[in-house]
Amino acid sequence: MKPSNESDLPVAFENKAHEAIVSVWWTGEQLKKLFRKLLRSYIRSESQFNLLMVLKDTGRPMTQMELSKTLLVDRSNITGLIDGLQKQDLIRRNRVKGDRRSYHITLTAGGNRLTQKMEKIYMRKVKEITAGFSARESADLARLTNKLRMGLGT
Amino acid sequence: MKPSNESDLPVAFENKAHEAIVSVWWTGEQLKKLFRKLLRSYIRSESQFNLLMVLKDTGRPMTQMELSKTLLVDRSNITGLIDGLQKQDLIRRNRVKGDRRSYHITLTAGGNRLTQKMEKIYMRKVKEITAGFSARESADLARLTNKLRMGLGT
DNA sequence: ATTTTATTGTTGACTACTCAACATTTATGG
DNA sequence: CCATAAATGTTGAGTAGTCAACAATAAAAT
Repeated sequence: MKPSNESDLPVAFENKAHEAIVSVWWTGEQLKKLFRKLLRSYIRSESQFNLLMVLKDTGRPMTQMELSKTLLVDRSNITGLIDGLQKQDLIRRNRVKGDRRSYHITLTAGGNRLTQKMEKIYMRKVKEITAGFSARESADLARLTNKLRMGLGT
Repeated sequence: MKPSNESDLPVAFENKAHEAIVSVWWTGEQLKKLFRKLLRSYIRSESQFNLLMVLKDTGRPMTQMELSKTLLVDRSNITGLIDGLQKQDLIRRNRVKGDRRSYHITLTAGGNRLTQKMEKIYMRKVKEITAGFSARESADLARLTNKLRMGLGT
């Protein structure tokens, strides 16, 4: 009855390609957990953090539809995320000139401040967990996961 | 306003290690979506599928605590998952001789049948999406994601 | 043996996410 | 111009997941 370890995969594999798939998925889950915990005292969820980061990196107002397409989540989900962030005064909804269906979402000053603070903490952790990776390994990992993702569309 | 593509990452990167991290996380999300859709007509969620697979691969009754540790989710979550699977008659809860706190969870005959059927469909898809991967690439991807996961515990 | 601590499972309050249905508004085709 | 189609955001029901608090039970400490 060996105790499960966070690093172990939940089952054994006969096939390397299958192991790779499960390992990617599993690692993604672990990353999500790690960053949720890391930022928990600043923000309610990793998803809220992601949305703020996208808004900051994009550097211009985005509609909910754009956020939905960028983050690859259903637009109904964005509604709730935005509602929550608005209640915390981190973003603002502004009507779009010329399209009364849409809103332009922008960071508030406070939202911008918080996002920058969290980004520092986040980047520190990224450096920490990739400290053991050579440039070659990082490039390989990025390349292989990108390739895998490309093949998912079919 | 280029339309987002499922393969694109949501932001640009200055740093390969960072790109690798985001790419792993993002690919995990896409995998989850893909398999949810693939199995949707058979089962309510990828999580229910995972639980059934773990039960099948383990090949003996497991307590909810064991499932929680194997799947790395909170035990409170297992309660709900098991409740749902039980309502569908896919698993059974049996009291454990000698420990009145626990249940032994086992697949029903129907649960076993369904799991095997889903596994076939799942494995076909795994083969399909890794068709473009050489043995070397699969091994590298498995190795690098395993390595990344190892470094997450700190 | 009794007290204290740990384990197991459950519940309730939050959060994310999907999907289908809907209203409003904009774009398109006759 | 008008009728139909598409786009945008919202709502409600269903799913997963976390966390904290709780009850029951088992294990450990004294």
